[in-house]
Amino acid sequence: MLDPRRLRSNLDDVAAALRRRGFELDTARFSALEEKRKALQVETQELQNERNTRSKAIGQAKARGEDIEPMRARVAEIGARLEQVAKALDEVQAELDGMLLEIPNIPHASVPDGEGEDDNVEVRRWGEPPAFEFKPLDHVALGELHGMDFAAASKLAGARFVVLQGPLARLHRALIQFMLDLHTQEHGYEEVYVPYLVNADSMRGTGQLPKFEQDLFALKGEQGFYLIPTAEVPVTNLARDEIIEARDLPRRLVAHTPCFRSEAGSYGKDVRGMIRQHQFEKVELVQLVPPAESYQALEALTGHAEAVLRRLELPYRVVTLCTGDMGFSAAKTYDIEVWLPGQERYREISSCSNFEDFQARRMQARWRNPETGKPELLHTLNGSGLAVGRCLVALLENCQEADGRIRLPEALRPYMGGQAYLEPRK
RNA sequence: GGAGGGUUGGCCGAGUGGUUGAAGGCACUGGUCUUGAAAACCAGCAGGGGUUAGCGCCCCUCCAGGGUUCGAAUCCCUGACCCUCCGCCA
Repeated sequence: MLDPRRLRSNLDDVAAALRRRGFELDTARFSALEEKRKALQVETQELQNERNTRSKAIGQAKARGEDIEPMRARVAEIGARLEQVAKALDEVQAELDGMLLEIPNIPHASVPDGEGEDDNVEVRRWGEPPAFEFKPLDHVALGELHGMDFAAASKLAGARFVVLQGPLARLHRALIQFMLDLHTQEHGYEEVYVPYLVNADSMRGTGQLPKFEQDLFALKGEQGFYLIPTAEVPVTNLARDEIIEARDLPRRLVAHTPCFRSEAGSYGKDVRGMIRQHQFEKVELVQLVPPAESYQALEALTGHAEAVLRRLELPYRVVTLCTGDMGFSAAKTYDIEVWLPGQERYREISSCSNFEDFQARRMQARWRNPETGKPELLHTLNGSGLAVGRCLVALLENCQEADGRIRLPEALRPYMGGQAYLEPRK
């Protein structure tokens, strides 16, 4: 959520900034609502003031043993009027809040203008796409050799699921352990275990609700649970309604969770293989930092995600998302894209974003600024470190040998019982 | 699933209808004292919002939402969450 005060005082500037990312702010509607709100709020507060003052006087009169009946009648009148005005104010405020919740974040000045994926700007590359002396297979064909079973998954659940068998399932698990160990032991993150079902408040806090409900899986029943689409939701919401002391910052948290996404609106995209699933595993990095440090933290966090690919010896590039391709809540995002020989292109494997105070304002996540002594909004960041399924895909495709074996990078071998290769099952 | 207890400021904790936005303690900040630190003492210290050039003034908030009342942290109803005991259970 953007700062309502900023909207009030700089409406045109905000509208111009939002236009960069293709969002047209209805300034006329906002101004009209805001004007109504102001008038109603002032009137409400004046009436409340009068009621309070007179009620106090009644208390004092009563203590002196005076007759209070006439005074009571006057205050009752005020109360009746107050009720009407307050109701009108509530309605306007609700409409205004609804509008604010659907306005996306303002892109940082360093974010390039653009309309979509094609306008993203490459920042750097690492590693060389492997040169094969044979025709490399894609992960679906390789998966067939190693125990990746889409038919079984479709029987159990449907499309966009996978079953992994034997050593491949172990490799999948090994990747998770490796990533968690790297981030906790070398990058200073604290590992957390969190619920995979969350309430609507949490979804609102990070920005999935109210606008993107169709992307989520919601559970039947009265509890109002949603399946998390990413660990970002439970982990970032740890800070919701909290005031964190400056000495406890920055907070660096890492969690491994399954992620559940309905993928509504992506019909026909990536239907083959395990690139786009309803259920996948992810290791997520989250940082809570003082505002002055957030862009520095974004660079560091992106580096932590990159480190995973370097250790796994997988070639990748980093791109800055353009204004038109960024997510709703982000002020700036780097995508890390890994090379996939099966597709002969780089594909997203991590998305690292600084949300500035956009999420923090929604969830009232604050810190105590020692310079002012006051609670102020934090900046929140997160990034995949990494998406496990896609990492498995990249590993299969990049590390394949002519005979269908998969050469395991050194970093993973301790997690695979010392094996250097994954042998085909058939 | 059954029965009971609870939810107050950053934390702990008093407070059952009227200057209580809330005693006291801890933590924190500033000061006195000290070579320095600690201790002791003094002072300050909730959050959100409106309005104002500013000083300030005002409003809201004691889990949430309703209700009673001139007036609610305090009374009533509903809900959420936490705790204890019983049952069940990985």
